[in-house]
Amino acid sequence: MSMVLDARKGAAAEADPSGPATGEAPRAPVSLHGELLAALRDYLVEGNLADGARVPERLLCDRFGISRTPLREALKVLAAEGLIELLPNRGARVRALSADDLRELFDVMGGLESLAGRLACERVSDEEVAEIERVHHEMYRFYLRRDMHGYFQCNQEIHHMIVAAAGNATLAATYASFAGRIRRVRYSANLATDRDRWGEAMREHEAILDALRRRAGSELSDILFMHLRNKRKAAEQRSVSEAAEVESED
Amino acid sequence: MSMVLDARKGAAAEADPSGPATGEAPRAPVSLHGELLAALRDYLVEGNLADGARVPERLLCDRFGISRTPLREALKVLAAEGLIELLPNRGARVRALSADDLRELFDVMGGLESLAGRLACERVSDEEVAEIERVHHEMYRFYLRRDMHGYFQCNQEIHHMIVAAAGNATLAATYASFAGRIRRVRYSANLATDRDRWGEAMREHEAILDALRRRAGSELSDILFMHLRNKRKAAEQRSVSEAAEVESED
DNA sequence: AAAGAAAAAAATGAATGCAAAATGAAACCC
DNA sequence: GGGTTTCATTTTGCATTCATTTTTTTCTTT
Repeated sequence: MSMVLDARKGAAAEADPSGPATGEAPRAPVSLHGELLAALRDYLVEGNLADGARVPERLLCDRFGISRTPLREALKVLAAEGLIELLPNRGARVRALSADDLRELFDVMGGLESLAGRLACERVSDEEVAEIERVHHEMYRFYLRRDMHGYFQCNQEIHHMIVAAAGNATLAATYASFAGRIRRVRYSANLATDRDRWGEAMREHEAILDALRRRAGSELSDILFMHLRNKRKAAEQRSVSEAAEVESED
Repeated sequence: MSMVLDARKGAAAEADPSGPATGEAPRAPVSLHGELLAALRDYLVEGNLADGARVPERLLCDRFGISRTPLREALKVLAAEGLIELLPNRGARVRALSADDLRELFDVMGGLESLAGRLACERVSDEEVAEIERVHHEMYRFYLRRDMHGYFQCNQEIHHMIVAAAGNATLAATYASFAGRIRRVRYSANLATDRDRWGEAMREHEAILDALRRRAGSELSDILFMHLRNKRKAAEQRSVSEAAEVESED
């Protein structure tokens, strides 16, 4: 991807946005000066700026080789998305998520996954279920091998597949938006330190798959919400023991 | 309405960031030149522009007494919110919601209310339940009197109270955003023409209150989702019989 | 006279410029 | 010497300007 931003003039273009589009854009902005928005979002999500730090307009303009106008447009959008906050006349700051914010975000994510599960049961095909099962078993093998990284990947993929199976683009976009917002806080290794939680999570995933197979929407809805709720609790517990740990694994 | 936006000079001072409370703006971006965003959003939600119509920049600039820069910033945000869409080099258009979009939006709203109900059961106080009951009974009286307007008001209020009782500002903001997006389509009188649906909705509300009283989160979650799903079905059925009816009631 | 091509007009996207506000620093006062 | 005030620098917010692109109008050609 050429990453636009070639801008007429000198265009820095070093923007190395080789970004792995894991599915972030909450709403692929058609093609706005779209690259910029996506690039800036990645830049923030990847944690290049510290929590609460000012967002340096001038610097970013140089970084992306554009003028302030399009940059500020993007900042307004990111503020609406909740990644940054705009102070009256004091510019933009990276939004630091409080413990309460985290709690809220986890619950909303839980609600969205819960909804996704319910909808998925209404329309998921046997083939899709089979595909999810496949990844589930792959994940189980990673679990047996105690391979956190592989497990995490599969885990993410399963949740993503359930959302996709819901067949609701609006939901998918909303989900992606919140996922990006949470991703800034790399709690990630939520169960690395907690073997019990890992086993529990695995059992919950068994239940998820079971409910999906039976197309038990309401039940799956409950399980998914509780699954996220438990994840939240584990993360909370971990956050008290370790103040803040930065993990670069993906 | 004078529409603030007294422009350059004097401006400011109206910021009033004091009250995020009620939570209407999907995400009152602090106080951007906030008025503009809110004003523009209202302008669109109120249907001043036809579906699919171009959003006339110049005209709106005059209308609000500002230059194109802040207007375009607001447009970008509204596009991210899903109210308008930005075409490559052809400007902004009012986003026309297809039947599928409506279906999706209703389901997401259902999911959010469902989540709100679940969370509300975890923390709602007896006083709050009593308050909701009060409005519920008021609504019932409107129902008996066949007063659509009063009923609708109470209905909205109850749903809003449940979302508020969830005690999750992120959820409330998201909910408000989607509510605004749907409001453009004033299906509103979803049950005016359907007496049976009205009675059914009333019964569903009885069940909602019952579940809430018992703090039966999972159950309330199901009921609320189905309540919205039935609302959707009623709206769909109505939309086929009547192509498009504009109602100005609130 | 209709269809297509060329030119004019308007609008979009982005850069630059300018006034007001904020931040930081030096001078001043107690 | 500590605290406050004033002044310079930086930054923010918006208006204006400019280069393209789109859209409309007009003119040519068969």
